[in-house]
Amino acid sequence: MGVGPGDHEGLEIRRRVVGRCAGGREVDQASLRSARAGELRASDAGTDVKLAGWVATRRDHGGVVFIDLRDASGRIQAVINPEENPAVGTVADVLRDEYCIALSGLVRKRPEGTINPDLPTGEVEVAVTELRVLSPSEPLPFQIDDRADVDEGRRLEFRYLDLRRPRMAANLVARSRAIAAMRTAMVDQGFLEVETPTLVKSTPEGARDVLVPSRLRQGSFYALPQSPQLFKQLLMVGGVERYYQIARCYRDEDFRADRQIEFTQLDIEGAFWGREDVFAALEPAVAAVARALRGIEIPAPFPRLTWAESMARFGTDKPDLRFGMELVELSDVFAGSGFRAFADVLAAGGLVAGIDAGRRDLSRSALDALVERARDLGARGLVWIVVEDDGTLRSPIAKFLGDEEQAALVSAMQASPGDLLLIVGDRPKVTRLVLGALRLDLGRPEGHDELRFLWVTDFPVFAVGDDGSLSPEHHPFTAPYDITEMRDHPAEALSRAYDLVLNGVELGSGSERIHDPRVQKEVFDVLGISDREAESRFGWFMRALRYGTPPHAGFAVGVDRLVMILQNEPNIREVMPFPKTQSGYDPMTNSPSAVDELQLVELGIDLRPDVREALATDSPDG
RNA sequence: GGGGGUGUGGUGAAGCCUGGAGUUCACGCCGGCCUGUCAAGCCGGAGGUCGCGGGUUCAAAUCCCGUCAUCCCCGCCA
Repeated sequence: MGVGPGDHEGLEIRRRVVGRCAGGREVDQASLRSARAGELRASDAGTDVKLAGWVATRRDHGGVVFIDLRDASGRIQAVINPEENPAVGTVADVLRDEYCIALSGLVRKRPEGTINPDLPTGEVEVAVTELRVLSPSEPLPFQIDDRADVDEGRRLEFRYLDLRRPRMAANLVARSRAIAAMRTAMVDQGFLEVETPTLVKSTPEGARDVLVPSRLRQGSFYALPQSPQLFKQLLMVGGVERYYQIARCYRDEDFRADRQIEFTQLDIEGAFWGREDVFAALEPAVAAVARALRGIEIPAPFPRLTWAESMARFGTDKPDLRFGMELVELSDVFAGSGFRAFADVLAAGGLVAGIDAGRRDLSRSALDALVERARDLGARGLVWIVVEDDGTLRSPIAKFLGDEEQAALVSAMQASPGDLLLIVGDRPKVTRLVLGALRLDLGRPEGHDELRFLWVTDFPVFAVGDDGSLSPEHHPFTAPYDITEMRDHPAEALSRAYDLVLNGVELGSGSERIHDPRVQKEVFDVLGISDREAESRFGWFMRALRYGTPPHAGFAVGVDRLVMILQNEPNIREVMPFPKTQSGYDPMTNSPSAVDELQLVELGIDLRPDVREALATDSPDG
């Protein structure tokens, strides 16, 4: 079978035959429709139209049948009168939900008193003169409806039906508009869209790589890119100057509401750039998406916070600015406290801080639950204090606090009568983490009606592990502010890295990059990566830096997360056409799945005996 | 890796705490009636190994243990 004009003709003939079988007469695919269902208005009354779509609902009154026809544009009521047109009535009898149908008819204004104000097309209806089933539907596994809260596994198994639901259809449209807005914004600024490979070298630095075995080089593996990071930097070396890409990225880590194994980023990079150039390029793109999806103007420039300030005031590097309840440092208040736990913490270099949760009127068990939550988050404990209406403090530790100390506390927290104060004393990292989480538990608004973007700047170069080990806070190609400082005080050194945060969600991150191979080597040194290891993993990249690399900077924005928030969805899967479950499973295709022995042989792969055995006995229930 | 929630006809829920006949509600499905509905209405009907396995008990959807799936959180995610 060759490819040529003959094959196209064959395809056409098959299509026509299928059409003839389905409708009992030849179906001319090109002229199935002369109008779109959701666009008909009173001004169209009197015109003959051809429509095609799906049966959304069928209301059979015996003497008159109503069919709500849905296509991608919306829905319209079609009216069938079996007495006037028995042939059409016969077809209408067999129609069921989600049959794919085509019809012809006359658009007319609805009779007095039957207008449906809830429908954009509610002033008109189509009097059907011809009706044809293009494709029947079996009874559905769930109803095509936004009202029912269908089990998500079921939705994913029949995702193609799920996508017919108005909410999902709207999310697909929103996603498409978001990406279109981004492309337009980038093109308008003179960016070049460049594709980078999806089969790349494995450089397991942060997340686990998704690996792809090579057939031609058995025993070797590609990785799917965690991001186009190094390739886009090479594009800067390559003189592209302004790069962008809607890039698919892969990270093999555990799933969360806002994390999938594969996801999409708006990836950008610019030569001769610093931070301000990045922000200036990105703000219009993000604002364009908000305009496209919400019809609102986001004030630019976005506000900024340094990482240190964000941690101190909100206990996190991705603060939700939509509400207050900021952390208050109480070290001065409790420096010589009668409450030994706090005094000891402070003496050991710890941090005591609190939040004012406002009037809560919580029961004792609810307060205990907060203490339990704090412990789950890693705190040794949590002190709650209720400011009574008479100004006295009710708390398990009230008796350890002197009058002066109590007054200083109320003053420092700016507490009002009735307020619930939550206080943690621990290592600074733990205190902030716990209070930051409690702040969200107690104050975070439902949904995302309000949008508060911000840049968080000046991240540390390295994150210090509990064992004192260093790892890159951003990634190892991020430029530090000061190389000497980085070498001498790596735990404190700041980098030219920044995050974009929206309503407490990290939308993306970027940085000014290292363009000097000597600096890059210094970073690897501090990280304890030997010359030999650096050469084998990143030698190809460091070599490129030696050929006149321009200073450059860039950023990547998580498209799924941005659309999720703008669409007010609780998780990323609602804005992905075909997502996977938390265990990386696709219930529709039953993927991942075992492969033929022959495929493995060709790849030079043999499964471990225990894995083989587990596969053989694997027969999951439910 | 750890903690928590959920699993009941095709769908969504109630029943579980406090064991006593697969019981109930809504939607869907099948059949019938019906000329203005729009989540149509009315009448009738079918449909379930209560995720799976084990235990306790005279008796388990219900209590206990294990396991699987799924969702949320912690860890993890440069």
